[in-house]
Amino acid sequence: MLQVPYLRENTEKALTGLAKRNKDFSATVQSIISVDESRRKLQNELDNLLAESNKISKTIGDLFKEGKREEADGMKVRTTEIKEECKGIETNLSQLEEELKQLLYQVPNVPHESVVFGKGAEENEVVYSSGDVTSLGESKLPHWELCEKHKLIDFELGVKITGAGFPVYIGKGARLQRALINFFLEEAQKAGYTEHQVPHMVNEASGYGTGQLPDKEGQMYHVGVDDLYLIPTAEVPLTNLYRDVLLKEEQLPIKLTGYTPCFRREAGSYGKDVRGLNRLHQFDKVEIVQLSKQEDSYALLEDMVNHVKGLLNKLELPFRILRLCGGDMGFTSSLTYDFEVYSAAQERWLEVSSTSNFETFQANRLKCRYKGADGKTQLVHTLNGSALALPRIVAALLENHQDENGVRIPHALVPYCGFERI
RNA sequence: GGAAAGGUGGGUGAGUGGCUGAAACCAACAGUUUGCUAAACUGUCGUACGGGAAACUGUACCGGGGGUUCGAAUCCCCCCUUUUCCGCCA
Repeated sequence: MLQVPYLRENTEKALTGLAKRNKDFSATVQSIISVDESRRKLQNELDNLLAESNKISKTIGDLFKEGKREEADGMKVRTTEIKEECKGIETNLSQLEEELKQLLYQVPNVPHESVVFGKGAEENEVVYSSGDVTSLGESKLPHWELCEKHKLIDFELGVKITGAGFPVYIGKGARLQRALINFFLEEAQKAGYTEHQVPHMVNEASGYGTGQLPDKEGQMYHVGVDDLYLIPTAEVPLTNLYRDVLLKEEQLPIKLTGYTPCFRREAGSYGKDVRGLNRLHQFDKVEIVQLSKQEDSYALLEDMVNHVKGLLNKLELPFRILRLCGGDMGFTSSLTYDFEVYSAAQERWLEVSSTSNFETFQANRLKCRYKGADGKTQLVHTLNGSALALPRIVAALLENHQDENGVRIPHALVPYCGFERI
């Protein structure tokens, strides 16, 4: 969430930025500022009362030691009074704090200055594109037909044992998954990211730490008996590794990577968006995460973008990069680049990576800070990106590299697969 | 799942109701001394929120949350967690 002092001191700037999201936040921001002001006033009152009470208590202690019992008892009257007063103030104060928190949860991150105003996905800017998107011949098949033809993925078996959106990968289909995961992890490691194997379930505090809660409550699978959430992305456990941590400047940037399955309820999805591998409840992804000094984060975002570009080039896939407009950006993000690969048989673009800088928005909730050379403590910037999500990569790989004889595996992937063709 | 013992600052660890935001030691940082290194000595050395131009100052925090008390790291209750023992088990 945003920091109140920032909103107080840069109100205009924040509102101008937020307006790019095609929604008016001025009323909420104004409430935040005024609630916070009341909060501070009340806090001050409380502090003064407690200070008085502390002083009296000390005196009472001294009097007891000197044996002046009656005098001490006399002073208890005032502390009792103060206690009553404090109780009232504390109640009001916690109400205000709760109110403030709820208001802050409603305000998304302020978009970066390079982000344009926009109502939705159609206004995203294409900032880069690569590869040949000329369509294939008439015999081209969509990936769900290729999967069936070559017995790579059985969607119906998944329905039987679990439900829609939980495919079963078989034979070369399963090996291709494993190959891609290993390929992505190896590439990440070469780029300086430290591999982590993290839990696939997280507690509530972690959900709040990265902002999935309370914003996307309904999108996560929740295990009621133990009050745990299945992770929707490795971003959650990886970033929360550094919750409540005070770092030294020289530790930054911290570069993490990890493979995990991702679980998403995807409530409200429908139609051709969910066909085949396009949208699943469980899918595999390798994620990259960075924690950085504030002044370095945008350069590091570029590094991450270049890393993902490299992966797609090695997989020989046509792709483009979009800079998301205000209206299409995620709640917690300040700048997001989406990567889309071209699906030759479906003749549409499929999102395979989303790479973002969250600036201090997550770090504020996470309480992840570092001590600079000047001794000042400040929040880190957090960044993350998919590198990469598997299902649509598999879809694009199958569709784009199909020919009369089957499907060709890109050279970079062959050592990981152990086969050249499907 | 049952039982017992723990959880204190970057680390080790003292502290059973007021003199404790917390001893001591280690680490770290700054300085003095010194051919260099080392050693010795001196000083600094938690976080958050608030007030103040600043020096400085108020409050809160000893796993988390409640409670008792004029006053809680210290007493009571609940929860989390660690270790050990038992049970179960890949």
